[in-house]
Amino acid sequence: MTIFTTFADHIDVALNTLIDEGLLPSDIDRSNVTIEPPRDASHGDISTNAAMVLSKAAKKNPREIAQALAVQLEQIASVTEVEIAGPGFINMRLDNMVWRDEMLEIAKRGDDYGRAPTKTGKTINVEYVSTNPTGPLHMGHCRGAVVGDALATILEFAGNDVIKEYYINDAGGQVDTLSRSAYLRYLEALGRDIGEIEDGLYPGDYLIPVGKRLAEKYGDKYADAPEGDWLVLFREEAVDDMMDMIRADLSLLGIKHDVFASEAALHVEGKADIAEKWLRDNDLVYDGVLEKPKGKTIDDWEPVTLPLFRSTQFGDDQDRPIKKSNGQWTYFGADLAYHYQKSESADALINIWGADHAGTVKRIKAAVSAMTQGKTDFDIKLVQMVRLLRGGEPVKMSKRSGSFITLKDVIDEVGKDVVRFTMLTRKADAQMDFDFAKVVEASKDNPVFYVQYAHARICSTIRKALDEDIVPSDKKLELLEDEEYALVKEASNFSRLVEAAAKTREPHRIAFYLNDLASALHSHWNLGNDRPEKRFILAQDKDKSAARLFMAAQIAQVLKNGLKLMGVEAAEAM
RNA sequence: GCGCCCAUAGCUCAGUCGGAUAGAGCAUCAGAUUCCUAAUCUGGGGGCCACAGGUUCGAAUCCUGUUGGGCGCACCA
Repeated sequence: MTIFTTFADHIDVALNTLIDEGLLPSDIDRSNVTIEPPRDASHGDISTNAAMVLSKAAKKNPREIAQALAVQLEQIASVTEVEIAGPGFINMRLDNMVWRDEMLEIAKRGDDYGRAPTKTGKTINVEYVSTNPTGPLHMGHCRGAVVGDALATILEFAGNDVIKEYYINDAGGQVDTLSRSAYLRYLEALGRDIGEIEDGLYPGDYLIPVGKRLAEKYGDKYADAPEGDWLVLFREEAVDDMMDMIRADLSLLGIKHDVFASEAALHVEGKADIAEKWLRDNDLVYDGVLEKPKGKTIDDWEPVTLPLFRSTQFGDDQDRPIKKSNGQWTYFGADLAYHYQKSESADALINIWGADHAGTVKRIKAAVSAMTQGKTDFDIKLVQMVRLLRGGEPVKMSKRSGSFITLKDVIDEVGKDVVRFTMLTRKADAQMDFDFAKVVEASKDNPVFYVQYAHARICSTIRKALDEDIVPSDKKLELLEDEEYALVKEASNFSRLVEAAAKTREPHRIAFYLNDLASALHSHWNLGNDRPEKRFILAQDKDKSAARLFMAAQIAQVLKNGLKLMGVEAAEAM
């Protein structure tokens, strides 16, 4: 129960009274009524637009409704003042008792403060990262990984059961390439001269240990064997090694998936065939000829009959093949089966995709909607590219030489917390720059340190106070003053923010909120420069000091809980 | 040519289900350290919310069109 939900109830009761009195029709739609803190704190503590939203249906002047509502709201014990403003806003000021109770609530619930009080009963599957198992994670994968992970954490905190899933594309042509690349390193480990690595194979050094391991395990058994003897075996071996490497990279970011789903396993289990049959039975797949691609000229293009999904029915610009002419499944075909599988164990699916996959969103949404008869809530969050800079200059990455910037390199250089926080300081669908030079700087340019510093500042103050025999205490909270209540009010917004971030699926909101809360703390702190009586530690008034420190401890708790949602450490000292 | 995303201060970006005088950081200018961590704070200047219509009590926010930018458009993944 947050302050805002409490007041939603109060307003419901007040509206019921107005209906009884005949001032409002009984069937009014309350869905647009909001209860929120006014943007400008001078307007009060809590505000509702009820009168304005309901005026049309009631055929009454909004101020008239506001007047009647105000009379009801004035009777609530915790409300000290009701004011009608502007076109019909109702602003209320609350007794400080409300904020003292909120502090006690924070203290009581601790790490769970802000967590939804009741479960939604929904299971949400968040699929993220899902990079091809052909090499280490590089920076291009990083943002989606962080956004997906933070989103999963937030959704869980907001009362949902969450499955964190990784889809392993271990069935397409790219893993055959991996197998051949690993084979080459295997020959190399056996002492053969492999010369230059040919174009089209993966040249990266990370396959050298894979080759060594294969050489140790199998000796020269496959050294002169035809490809058919080793391709599948080496593919499985190499994919396993790659996934171990990817899991290790992810753990550097603090990311741990619950489920690793294999595309190859889907095919073995015949899931794609089942999906195809279902789609054919429902006339969503038919045998047809692809149109010639537009906007691009392809030399060896020729018409072929393929099983096509009727994605044009759902707004796509052409029907899409689910199988290739060689009989293998296309990525899209397998994806249909995969999403159907996911929908069987979740009420909602969220995919975190790179923006370069934007073109395929429509068709997969259409397909999932058809296959689940619209019962599964399916959302795809597109994450825009990150441009790597160093001192304003783009960092060069060459795929050809295999010398891309790996995630591990970046974390080694700037640390997990900086990477995670920075990736969450922008809406996912906005492009962003990531500048090494700025991001390592422990300063105002960097919101991570700003927020962590606020937390550390409180921790160190409490440590210092304990040295002086002042112990944070809730015994005399009534000694707190306006500036301190203002901080508590800001902290009380945390649950609303969590709700909003979960609902809109926008983790960046937490980052901005924490920045605001940290700013309020720093600002309050500096009051003590000019006005020593505003400091937290007051040797001459231990009761007041104890109350202030208790308040500060609750601010720290909220900062900590917010940082945890982002996967960032709440430092106790800096 | 088509689809998706975006357009807010000099720069990078927030902006709650449509709500009150559109905010923050950087940059810039002027200040604050005998003081619980200055990794901080206070104040000033800086806006046609791309443009034009529409919806309504009210639009940066919703709808339509225009302009500008990014991404994508193979049976690849």
